[in-house]
Amino acid sequence: MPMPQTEAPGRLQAELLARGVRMTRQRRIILGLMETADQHLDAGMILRKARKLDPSINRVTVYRTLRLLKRHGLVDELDLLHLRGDGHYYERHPQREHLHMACLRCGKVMEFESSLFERLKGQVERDCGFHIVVTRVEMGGYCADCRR
Amino acid sequence: MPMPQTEAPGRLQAELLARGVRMTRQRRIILGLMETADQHLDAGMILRKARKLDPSINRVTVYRTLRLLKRHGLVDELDLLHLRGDGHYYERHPQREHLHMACLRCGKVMEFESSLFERLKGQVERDCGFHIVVTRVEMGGYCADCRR
DNA sequence: TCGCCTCCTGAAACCACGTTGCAAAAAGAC
DNA sequence: GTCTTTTTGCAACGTGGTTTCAGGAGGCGA
Repeated sequence: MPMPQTEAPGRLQAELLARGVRMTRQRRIILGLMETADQHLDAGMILRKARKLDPSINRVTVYRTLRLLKRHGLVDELDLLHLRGDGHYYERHPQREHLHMACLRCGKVMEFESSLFERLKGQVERDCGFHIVVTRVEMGGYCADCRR
Repeated sequence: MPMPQTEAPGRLQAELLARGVRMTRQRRIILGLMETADQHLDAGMILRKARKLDPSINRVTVYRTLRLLKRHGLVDELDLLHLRGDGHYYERHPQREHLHMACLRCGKVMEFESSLFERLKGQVERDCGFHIVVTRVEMGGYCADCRR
């Protein structure tokens, strides 16, 4: 499940520093691996990867860092329809929002950008007087490969 | 957070019977209150309501019934962006899918149907060769009332 | 109507994910 | 380097959901 690498590395760290957040060794590691990830990561995966770089990192720190990033709107939280379990998956907040397609058979997660979705958001804002801050679109189904 | 009452009461029960599922007193109660609910319910709310009708109902039975309904595609699962906690909310699977708008300030959940969303699904099916089975659209933001 | 097989239920224990409280450690401003 | 403030690791806790298993009920066929 490849994830487009659209942002400059180090951006998460730069954003936090610009907001006056203290930069620790642990945070640098976690931010770094989220920036170079080629798939959506959950807290457990992040912890395992982080421990390879620094075995003393605690899972609490991972959760706290994820919460920090979420609060600052720097990552989006997904659950990918619980196909792979109960937890949450994280991705850097993209400049252009996309929707997620998760294959019910092979588990692959694909992303898709569409101007129709931008129009849909515009319609919601106009027709409902609702000011959208975050969106989350997840579709479950069968990918081209699994349909044979 | 009103929920449009678009389906005939008893439909969930009829669907399960048609599929050869055994109908118990407990299931009748749970299905009945999901059909007449005027808002999205989570497992705890369903348990509390069910116990008013039959105090011996166990939470395990609620979870098992929800899983049964989910497996049969009769209810959709939402988490409404965790605005109200970690759990999941359930609604009867509607014939016309809609998106959910959750207000970050007052917690109100609104629903919205749009032909643009139908077109978006068509685009995904065509352009990605992805056969959509379930969708889930959640938007967080500020409702007309809370924007003053 | 009864009997029987099967499926379902309640109870308790369990599990996964995430959070909290607190003392020790580290950032970073001076 | 010193001092203040924030962050960390650890252990204990909370919540939402699942498993195991013995007993109980559904509903079919006679």
